[in-house]
Amino acid sequence: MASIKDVAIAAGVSTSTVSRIINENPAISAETREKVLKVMKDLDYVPNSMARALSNQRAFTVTLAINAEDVKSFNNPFFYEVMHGIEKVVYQKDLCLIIANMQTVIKKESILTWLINGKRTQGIILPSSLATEKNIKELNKHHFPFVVFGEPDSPDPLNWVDVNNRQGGQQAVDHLVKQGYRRIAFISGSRKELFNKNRFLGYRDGLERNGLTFREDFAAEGGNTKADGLAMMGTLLSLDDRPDAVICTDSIMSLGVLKAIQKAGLSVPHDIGIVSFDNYPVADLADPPLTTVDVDVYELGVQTANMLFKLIDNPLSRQQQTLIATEIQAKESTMRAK
Amino acid sequence: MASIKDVAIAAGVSTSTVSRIINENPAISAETREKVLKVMKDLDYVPNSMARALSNQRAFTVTLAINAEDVKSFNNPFFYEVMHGIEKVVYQKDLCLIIANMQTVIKKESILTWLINGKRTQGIILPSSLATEKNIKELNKHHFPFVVFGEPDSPDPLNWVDVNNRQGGQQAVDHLVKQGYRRIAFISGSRKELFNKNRFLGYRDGLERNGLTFREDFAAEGGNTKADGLAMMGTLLSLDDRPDAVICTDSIMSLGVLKAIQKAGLSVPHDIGIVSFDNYPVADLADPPLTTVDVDVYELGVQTANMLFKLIDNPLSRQQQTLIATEIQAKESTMRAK
DNA sequence: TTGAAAGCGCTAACAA
DNA sequence: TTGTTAGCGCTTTCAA
Repeated sequence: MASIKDVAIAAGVSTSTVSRIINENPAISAETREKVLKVMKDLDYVPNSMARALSNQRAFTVTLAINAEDVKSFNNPFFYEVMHGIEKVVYQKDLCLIIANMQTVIKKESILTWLINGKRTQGIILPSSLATEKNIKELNKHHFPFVVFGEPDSPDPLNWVDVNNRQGGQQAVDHLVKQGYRRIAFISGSRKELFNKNRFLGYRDGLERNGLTFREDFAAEGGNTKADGLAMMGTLLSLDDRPDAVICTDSIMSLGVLKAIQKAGLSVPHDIGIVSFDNYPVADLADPPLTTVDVDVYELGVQTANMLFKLIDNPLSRQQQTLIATEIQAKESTMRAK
Repeated sequence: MASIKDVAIAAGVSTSTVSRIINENPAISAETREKVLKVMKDLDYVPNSMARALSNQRAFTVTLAINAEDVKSFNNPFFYEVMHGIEKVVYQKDLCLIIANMQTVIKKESILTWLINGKRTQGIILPSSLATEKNIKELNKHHFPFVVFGEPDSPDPLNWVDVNNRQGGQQAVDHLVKQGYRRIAFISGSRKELFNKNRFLGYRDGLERNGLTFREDFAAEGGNTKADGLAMMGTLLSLDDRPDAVICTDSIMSLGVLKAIQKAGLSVPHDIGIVSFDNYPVADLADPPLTTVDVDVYELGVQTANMLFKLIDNPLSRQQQTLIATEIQAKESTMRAK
């Protein structure tokens, strides 16, 4: 395995010259560069990342924090799409991406301490579920660069990127109105969760914008299973003046919603329209396929990683937030013959 | 940020003594150890991983290779469960887990070369889809430790861990027979895929073991979408002597199978029983919920990582293969009133 | 435009 | 049981 010294000797130059070429230092004559590059290729030389890291005092890695126990985040297909986006950007910059489970404890220390103090990584990306006061405090204590994906529910201003859930809620209403629905209900998980709250706010924005009146009893909240969706929709259907459309913030719950409607002998989309959030994994598989508010989660990852690198390059830059646009994917569940 | 030198000075010992304590070298008196450990704690000392890596000539990381473009593997919930298992073991050993997309090219080199020659990682875990001749060749060229998860379709003997798909196929038949089904069909993706082939072989084993005769026309092959399942089951239903049960190797296809049966006015599980492979993401959400051949994918990750560490510790050890048992999760789709 | 040499923080062979 | 010292392979300052 060739080292920088071998290259230097073989090329008849000093190691500093080789180093400058590795680092694309412009103060090198074209001919020297050519000569050395050729030797590097001949010797199959690749700089030793450990030595580089030590000398540079940076590990050339960034870390994606996960909470492996948390089914809602880790065991979620979106998560991996985000990871894919992050990974793309990280390797473009010639760094490695480390995955670290925040549950892990190493030698009685939090993995955060271990990574930061051990100089294993230059920056950290956290899902909002991990943007806890404790973690934030620890990161700030070390003035360590980090970015959150998903809007964090934190009193401190943070750097984060999220999809525009509020816009998504509004688009859902707009779409339904355009399809001729007027009595639009809303089913979500707990609105204490920020993304549910934002989707809800967007729903209300949408109603207002379309001259429709918001009704408390049309906005159901809580739950995340198919059974929950079934029950919640059941309640809505039992109203005297039942809704003619429903927006559901969870694709799994949506299946329950759909079932409740069909069980009641009503037809989707004719009697009732459904818009679900989050296309994957099941909206397409439902019968009929569900119209969704879809989201570019890959882009979420890309932008998160970019924000982190900006922060690493310029630690004093201002706090930043980015929202990524959502988009309606119209399918059968709202294709009402007008 | 305290270094080993700071600790040494503060404790009135040499750096080698501190180093020995870090590395739990037994040749240190108890009192010295106590003294130094206390100083380490006081100074908040954590060994610099980059320096350690350089000095030890190992990066203290292992890599999980992914193919981010390959929806079938990367964008698959199982994958992340496997990752979780791997991650657990890796951090127990105080190493980091790197994620590397094999699609990535860095400075015109394959990421494999970049990782290996750059000494960024000590070992690699590959999904079987990435155990290509090219990758294997490159890894072997460097005598680099690697383990595959999922049985690879490779002429070379490799170290791998997989779930016991063949056993799963057999269990599916056993279960159906126990529920009183006799005319058992089999629907899978292409049997050129090893896992489908193994499930198929298990199916045949199961038939034989239960004294049933294998019929070509009961074994459909190819496809992976809901629509494929619908079509393939349609064909089976049109047979004069249609099956009274079906094993489907893909949970998404299973939804199509279910739909075909219901469309034909037949009932599940009364007229026809269904066993699907792979519980997540949809088998539970189907109506009725599907009996599945379920698999401990977390364990798959754990065992894969363990195998890798064995290999790293002992590079000359024999090739090894491990199969993890499968298990029937009985649900409504096979609960036939006998 | 290039080279000599010190240093990044740790480990380990050797000596005591 | 502990200390001295020479690296590990790279970067970078300073001098030429």
